[in-house]
Amino acid sequence: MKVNQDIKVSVDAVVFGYESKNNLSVLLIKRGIEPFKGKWALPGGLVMNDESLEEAVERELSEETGITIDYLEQLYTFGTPKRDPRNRVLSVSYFGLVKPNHFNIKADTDAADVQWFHLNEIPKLAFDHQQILDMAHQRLKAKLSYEPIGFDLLSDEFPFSDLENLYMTILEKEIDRRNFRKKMLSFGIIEETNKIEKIGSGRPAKLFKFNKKKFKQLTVNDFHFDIKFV
Amino acid sequence: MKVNQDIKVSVDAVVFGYESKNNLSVLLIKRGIEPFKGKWALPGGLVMNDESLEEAVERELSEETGITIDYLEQLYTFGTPKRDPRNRVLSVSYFGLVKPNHFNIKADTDAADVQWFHLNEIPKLAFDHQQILDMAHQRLKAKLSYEPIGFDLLSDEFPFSDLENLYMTILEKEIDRRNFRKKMLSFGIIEETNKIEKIGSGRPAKLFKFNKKKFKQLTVNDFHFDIKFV
DNA sequence: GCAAAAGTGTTATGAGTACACCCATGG
DNA sequence: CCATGGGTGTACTCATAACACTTTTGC
Repeated sequence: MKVNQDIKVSVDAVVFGYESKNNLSVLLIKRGIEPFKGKWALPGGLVMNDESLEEAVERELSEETGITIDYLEQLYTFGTPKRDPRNRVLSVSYFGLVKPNHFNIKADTDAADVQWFHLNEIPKLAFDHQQILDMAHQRLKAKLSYEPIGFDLLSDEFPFSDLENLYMTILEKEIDRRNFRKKMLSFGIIEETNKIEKIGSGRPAKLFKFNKKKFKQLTVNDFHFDIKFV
Repeated sequence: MKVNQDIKVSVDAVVFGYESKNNLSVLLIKRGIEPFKGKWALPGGLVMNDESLEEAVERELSEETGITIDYLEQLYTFGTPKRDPRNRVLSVSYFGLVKPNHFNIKADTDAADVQWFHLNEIPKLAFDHQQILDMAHQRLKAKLSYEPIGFDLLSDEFPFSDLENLYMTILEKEIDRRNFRKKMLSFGIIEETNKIEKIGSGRPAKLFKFNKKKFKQLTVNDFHFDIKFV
């Protein structure tokens, strides 16, 4: 067995945030060193010897952006020999979501170096990061329909219209409000709070809450979250 | 940036084969070296400097087992610092399927060192390989319902009953033959050949063929393979 | 003619879909 | 009283689910 292997291991994160209708964004950093110095890239970096991959992602996110992540899962591992022009670096990529209240980039960061980019205004990215981003975007679209991850892009309490708009934005489809609400509520994993939000014009909206505990219970008895639309 | 990173990169493959009803098996090798010498493990090994991850998997499978793989996709990357008791070794795991006609282990392999194991007779495995296997098994179950991967576990031409039994075996469920056949045929991705198989007792069966080309065409026009049962 | 597996059609039920009007608030 | 967004019910359509008898072959 050969042991003269020379491959470094890094982690990269595609972190999505949702601000409002048609406003889905991704967190990017501007690279301060070569290669691709000055180019935008996904937050990430080399894994340290004694930390797990998840710890590495969280550390890098915290160091580079100060963001607190609400949902994190492994996405894919990119390992083509030439993906880094200098040394061989393997990237274990992660897929993350943040709620609006965790949207803020840490204060001591140079604002010019960390930014949220609207998903259809992504600059040319370093390495194969565009490919990673594309895969994450696909995953987000696919997963929204069969796992309740949308709630990790909304505040803990939200009006139903936010949820509708989130689905329409990510799936890039019009969805019938009445059917959406009926089906979503039929799962029994969303609770009505007794709060009411009155912002802007129009009738104030009741606030709802995702009941994660209830969802986990149901999952045990082979319940499957599944919300698809034509 | 730290560059004194000391992590090796390996690939491991969970390869499934289907022989007959209730007979789903996994390919394992007996380790010839420490750690875990003499224990059964997933085929795999260190990635070489100039090969891609997929190339590494195929090379290892070919070297260790001589098997030709019919379907291969990345599964998950396991990177806990202590998963290898000696050095830190990251494992990019793959999920593979082989058709019955590619089932044979190569001749010059010591038969005692490479074996197909029935899925519920798996011995205690080296490293965290049981965990990897469990994840692959889950993936197989899940994917069978929304992608036509079952065909990569059957011969190119097969009687419909084989397909039914494959689904029942993997999903561990009884399925109504009439409804299954109706739905499966309704996709229009399975062709009738004019061959007939007459083995064993009972009425001989028509042989069918998966039309991959047709499937790929349909996929473009947002067709989704989806076959679920209660 | 009997055993074994293949082949096939109909009905009932429930989920998905399409669709439009009233309500509460602020200005 | 008007503009704005929130909240709600019904009827139709189509896919799924349940269900049993006939056909072909070997022995």
